[in-house]
Amino acid sequence: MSQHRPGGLSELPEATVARLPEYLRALHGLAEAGHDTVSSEGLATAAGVNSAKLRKDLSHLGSYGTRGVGYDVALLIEQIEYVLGLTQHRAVALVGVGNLGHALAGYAGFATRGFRIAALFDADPAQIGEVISGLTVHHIRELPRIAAEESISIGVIATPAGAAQAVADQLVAVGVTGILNFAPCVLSVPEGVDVRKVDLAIELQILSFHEHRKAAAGSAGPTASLTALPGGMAGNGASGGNQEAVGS
Amino acid sequence: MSQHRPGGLSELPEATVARLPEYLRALHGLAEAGHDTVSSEGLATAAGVNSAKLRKDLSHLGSYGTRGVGYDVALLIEQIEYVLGLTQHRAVALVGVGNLGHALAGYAGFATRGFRIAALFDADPAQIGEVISGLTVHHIRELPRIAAEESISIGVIATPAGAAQAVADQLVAVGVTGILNFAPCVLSVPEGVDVRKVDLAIELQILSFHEHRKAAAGSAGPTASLTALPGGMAGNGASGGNQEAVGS
DNA sequence: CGCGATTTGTGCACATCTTCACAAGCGCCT
DNA sequence: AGGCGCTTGTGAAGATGTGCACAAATCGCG
Repeated sequence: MSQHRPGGLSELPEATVARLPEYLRALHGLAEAGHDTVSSEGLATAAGVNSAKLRKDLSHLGSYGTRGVGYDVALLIEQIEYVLGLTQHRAVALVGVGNLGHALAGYAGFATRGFRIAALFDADPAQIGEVISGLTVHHIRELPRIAAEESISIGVIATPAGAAQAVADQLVAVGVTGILNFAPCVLSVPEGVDVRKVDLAIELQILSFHEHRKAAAGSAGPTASLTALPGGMAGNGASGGNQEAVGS
Repeated sequence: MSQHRPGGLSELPEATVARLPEYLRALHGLAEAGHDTVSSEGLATAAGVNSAKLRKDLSHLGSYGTRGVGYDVALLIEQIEYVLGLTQHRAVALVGVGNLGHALAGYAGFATRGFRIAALFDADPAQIGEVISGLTVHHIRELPRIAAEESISIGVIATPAGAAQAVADQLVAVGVTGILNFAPCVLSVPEGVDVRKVDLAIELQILSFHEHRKAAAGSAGPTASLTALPGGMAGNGASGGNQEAVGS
């Protein structure tokens, strides 16, 4: 009797949205393994989360589980794919075909999840015309024309930091409202445009912090050469990461 | 009078830790631009966050700001680098030199932030011996020997999902306690080992959700072909992303 | 048909994170 | 020296996220 208005996309907690793709991946795995239904416990384990959290997440989308049985795998896949907007396949523009751009262009994981890289762009004349994974690299100048042909809603920026803002501006200008930014810099975009950032070096630095913390907790004498830092630390061995171990 | 025990690495909020690398990048930029000091407002803008949040974050490390003036850029860089454990340069093992592994091996951003890729590994005999960005690809079998020579504390997994768990086990076996996982799967590791996951497809799916949400909020008639979903949506145009526009 | 085993969905308490608003501290100018 | 303007550091309130524990619902079986 809650009448929770499932399908109200605006009221999904951001944290839940961030986990849905993970559930989706786990569900595809279970489907391939021949499971028709799965319990919250089983799916939670496969996705690496707590079962209570999973149930709460699914309940937000007006869930389709059956008490005493579990969730229908195929139905749940449909539901999540609908909510994530994966039922209409999205065209992606990838700008910057350097080291990382090459890898992204060839990354199979995009296609298998409903994303189609519609075009590659770069500003370096030496790269123009090159064919990567079956796609030709166009000059960024051609973005407006190609964006009009294909219906591009998402842009991926894999350029050096110095070029990223200009690229973002051009993407926004042709109507892109979602940007995935691999360049290590802050992008300024108009309201209504979403930017997600992935910085590989940042992830390593976070790991480094935890290494440092663990080392400091273990041996009471910091051998680091830095000066100031008063070294009073609690010998607390908490694990702390953002992802926990999961028993298979 | 708070005697907050700065330097107590264990009591830094995780959310703060995740932002420190971003501050660090912004600070390096400011230092190069010739700034000796910076206000919380200025640094916050450069890092793409709220100034109050930034001040609270910095206060957690027993901050070194001066009221009425701001923060000493060089000192703050030293502080953050110390806390993140970047003062001792860390050796990283990269496993999997496929598409993505190649890109990571050549990514300049690692070296510039104190990380050294100490060795490349793969299981594919065809790849062994290849030289990528000055590093030779070794067979994963040699991991124990090389890990003993270099002092490797962090492992990066860029293999297909099927191989990732086995690689993780081997990394853990040679004493690695921090893992950055690019494979789209959940890793099971013993307590005390930190795993961070980066899944490029997940980021796109989150963007896709926001695209879907924005589209649904705009036009009241969902053209999607999926059946069930009751379509009562609130016409709320909130922006919602995880990163906001920043006026330069 | 009724009962017990099982599993979902959720109210509630707790933890963490964010934001506001302002007192305390600092430097500069007179 | 004293006052003024600026900026930090932080208490408190609000928002968001998490996890427990249990009632409600469903299935299978006797």
